[in-house]
Amino acid sequence: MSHSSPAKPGRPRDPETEARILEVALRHLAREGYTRMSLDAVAAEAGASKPTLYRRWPSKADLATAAIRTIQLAEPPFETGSTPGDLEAVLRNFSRSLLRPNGLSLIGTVLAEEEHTPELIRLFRERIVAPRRAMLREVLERAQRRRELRASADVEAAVNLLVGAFYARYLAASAIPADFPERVVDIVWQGIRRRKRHAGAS
Amino acid sequence: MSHSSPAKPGRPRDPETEARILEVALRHLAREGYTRMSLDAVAAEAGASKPTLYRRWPSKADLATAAIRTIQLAEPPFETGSTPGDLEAVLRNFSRSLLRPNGLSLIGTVLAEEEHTPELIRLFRERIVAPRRAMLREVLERAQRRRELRASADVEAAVNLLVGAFYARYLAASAIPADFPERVVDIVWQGIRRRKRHAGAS
Amino acid sequence: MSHSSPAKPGRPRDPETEARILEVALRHLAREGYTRMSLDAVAAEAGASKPTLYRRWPSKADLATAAIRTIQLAEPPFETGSTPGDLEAVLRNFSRSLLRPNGLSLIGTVLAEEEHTPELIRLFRERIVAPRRAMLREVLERAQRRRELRASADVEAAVNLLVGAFYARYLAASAIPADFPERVVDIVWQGIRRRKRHAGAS
Amino acid sequence: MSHSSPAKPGRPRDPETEARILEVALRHLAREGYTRMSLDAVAAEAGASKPTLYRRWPSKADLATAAIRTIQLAEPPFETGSTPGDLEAVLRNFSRSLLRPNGLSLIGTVLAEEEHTPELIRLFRERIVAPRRAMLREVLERAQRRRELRASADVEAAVNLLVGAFYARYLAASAIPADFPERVVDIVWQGIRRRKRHAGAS
DNA sequence: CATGAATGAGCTTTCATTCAT
DNA sequence: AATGAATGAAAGCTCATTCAT
Repeated sequence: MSHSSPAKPGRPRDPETEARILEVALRHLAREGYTRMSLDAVAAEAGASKPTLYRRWPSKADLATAAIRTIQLAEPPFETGSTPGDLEAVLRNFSRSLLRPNGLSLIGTVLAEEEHTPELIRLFRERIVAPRRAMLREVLERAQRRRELRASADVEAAVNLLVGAFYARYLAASAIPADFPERVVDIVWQGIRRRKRHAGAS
Repeated sequence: MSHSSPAKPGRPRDPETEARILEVALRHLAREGYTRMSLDAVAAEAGASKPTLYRRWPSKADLATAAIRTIQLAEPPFETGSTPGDLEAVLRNFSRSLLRPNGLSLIGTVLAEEEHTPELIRLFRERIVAPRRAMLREVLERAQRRRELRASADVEAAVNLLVGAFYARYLAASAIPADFPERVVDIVWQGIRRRKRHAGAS
Repeated sequence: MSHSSPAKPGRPRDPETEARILEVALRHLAREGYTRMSLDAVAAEAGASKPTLYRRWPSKADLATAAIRTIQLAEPPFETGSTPGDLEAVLRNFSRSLLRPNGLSLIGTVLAEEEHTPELIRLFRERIVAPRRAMLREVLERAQRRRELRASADVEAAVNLLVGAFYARYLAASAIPADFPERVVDIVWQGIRRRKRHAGAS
Repeated sequence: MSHSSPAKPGRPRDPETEARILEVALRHLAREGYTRMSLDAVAAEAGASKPTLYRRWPSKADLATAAIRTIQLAEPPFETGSTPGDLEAVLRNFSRSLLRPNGLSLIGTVLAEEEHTPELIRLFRERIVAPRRAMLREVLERAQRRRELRASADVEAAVNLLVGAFYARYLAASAIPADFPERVVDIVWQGIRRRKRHAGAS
C-alpha cells in the first residue's frame, strides 16, 4: 500500500535553515556588498556550516542571486480613483521598499558587479526592477486607454522619470523627503496629460 | 641652474608618477569596484611600488577618493537660445560622461561602499553629482527669472527627474537611446513651463 | 525453493552495487591517486550514497585496499618449450597489464602512500607484485632443476632485473617498446645460463 | 660614478629563507606526497609566511618542482679499473641516494601525479633520472669502445635492467641488501660482455 | 539497509599594509 | 624617496566522515 505522498529517502532538509541562510545572505549582500559578503560569516550567523550552503547553492554567486530572488514586492492596491493618485501610491510604496534593508547599497552592488557577476544585475532587473516599472506602466497605459494622456505621450520616458527621480535624489543626498512622490508625479503628470482644447482656439 | 623655489632636500617626487597612479586607480576603481581594486595591480600597472602609493595616500580609501577627485567634468557651453534646448545640451553631455569609463559601475561602487567607506560617496557627491545638478539648476533658475516657469514649479524635483531618468533607464536596460535626452526634457518641460493664458477664452 | 543457507533478516545487500563501487574506486585510485580519490565522486559515479560505502568499508583506506584486492592477474600459459621463451611470455603479459589502467600511477600512489596508508603497499605487494614475481621465479627454478642455469645463478636478482627493467624504462620515458621483453630477456638469459665447457680448455 | 656591482633597490631577500623553504618543501614532498604537502605546514616549518612562498613560486606546483630541482647528485668518481667495478660503484651510490629522504615515496608521488601535475615527472626525469642513467650509459659505452662488449650488446636495455632492479626490489620488499649492486652487475655483465674465442677449441 | 543532509577541518590563494635597505 | 620583501588575516571551496530519517 503506497502513500499518496511517498516519503522521500534520506534525511530531510531543515526547511528553516534554507530560509534563514537566504535571509542572512540578503542582509549581508545589501549591507556589505557582494565582494565583502563572506560565506563564512553568512554560515556562522545562520547557524549552519559552509558545506550546508554549498550543497544548496554551488557557488557564492548562486547564493547571492538566490537571496535576491527572495525579495518580495508588496503589491500595493492602487485604485485611488485618479491617475496621479495611483502613480503616487505606487511611488510611495516604491520609496519605502527602495531603501530597505540598506538604502541603495544593494543596487550599488549589482551595478558594481555588472562585469564580474552579471547574473546579479540580470536577476535584479528581472525580479525587482521590472515589476516595479510594470506597475507604473500599467497605470499609465490605463490612463492612455481612457484618453487621459496626450496623443504623443511617451510612457517609457515617463516611467524612467518617475522612478529615476528617487535614485537621483538618493545619490545626491541619501534622504528622500516624504512629499517627494507627490512632487515628482505633479511635474510628470502635467507633462503628459491631455489638455483641454483652448475654447476660442479658432 | 637653480630653481626659483628653494630646493627641497632629498629626491623630489615625480609628478607624472602621481598622475599615472591616479589614472590607473580610477580606471580600476570603475572597472572592478572598490573592494576588488587591488593596490598591487594598480602599482604594477602604474609602474610604481606599493610603498610609493602609501607614501602619498595613507590608505586604500584615500587613494580611491583621490582618484575620484581627479574626474573632470567637461563643462559644455549651453546657450542654445531656449531653455529646453539648454537642458537637452546638458543632459546630452551628462549621458555621454555617465557611462564612462564603465557604465554605472563607479556609481555602483560608491553606493555599495556607503557604509564601509563613506568618504567615497561623499566625495562623489561633491565632485561629480553636485556640479552636474548645478548646471541643470542654473538653467532652470534662469528660466524662472525670465518667468518661463509656472509659479509653483519645483526646480529641485525637476532636476531629480531629469538626471534620474538616465539612472533608471540604465538600471533597467544598460543602454541609453540617443534621443533619450530629448524625450525626457520634453515631458519635464511641459510639466513646469508657464502656459499661455487662454487669451480670448470667452 | 528455499536457500540452503538460512535467509538473513533485513534487506540483503545488492552484490552488484558492491562490485560497481569497487570497480569505480579502483579506476579513480589509479587515475587520481589515493589522496585525490574522492569518496563523493566514487559514490556518485557508482550510483550509490556515501554511507553505503561506509557500511561496507569503514574508511577510505579500507575501500582502497578492497579495490586493489579485486585486481585479477590473467595467468598466461607459458610453456613455450624454451626458458627464454617462457620468460618473454611472462614479461609480455606483465608489460601489458603493467600500464593498465593508467600507466604506473597506481604503483605511484601506493609508493607515495607508504607512510600514511601502509595497507596499500602491503596489499599491493601481496596481490600484484608477488604473483607476478612468482611466475618468473617458477620459470627460472624449473630451468635450474633442468640444470640450464649456472651453478651460481642468482634467481632472486634475475627476477628483479627482469621486472625492474620495465619500471626503469617507464620512469625514464613513459613508453615501453614492443620488443622490450625480448631485449631484456636476452641479456639476463645470457647472464645466467650454463655455458658449455670449452672442449679443449686445458 | 657607478659601482661595478650596483646595489639592487628594495629590501634584499634573506638568502637562507629560500634555501630553508626548499629544503622543507622537498622533505614534505617526499614524505607526504604532492597532494598531502601543505604550504601552510611548509611555511610554518621554514619559519616563513605563506605569501613569502608565493612571492617566489607562483603556485604549489612551482614550489614542488623547484624543490625537486635542488636535489644534487653526488657524482661518484668511478674509475675502478674494471667495467663491472665501475658499474657497481655507480649503483652503490644510486642505491644510497635512491632511498633518501624517504624511500621511493618521492618517485611514487611523481608517478601518481603524472596526470595532474606533469611538470613533476618531467622535471624528475630531467634532473634525477636522466643523469643517473647517463652515468651508467657512459661506463657501458666506454666499455663498448674498448671492445669489451658483445657486438650486439644492447646498452639501453642494460641500463634499464641495472637501475630497474632496485625499483623492483624496493617495490617487492622495501629493503635493498648491501650486496645487491654486485649481484645485479654480475648477471648483466655476464650477459653483455664479449666472450673469448675458444682458442684452440679443436 | 540506504539515503540525503550536516559538519569541522583543511586546502590554495590573495589582499592591505609595514619593514628594511 | 623609492624599492622589493615580508606579514597576518581572510577568502572561496572541498573533503572524509557522521547523523537523522
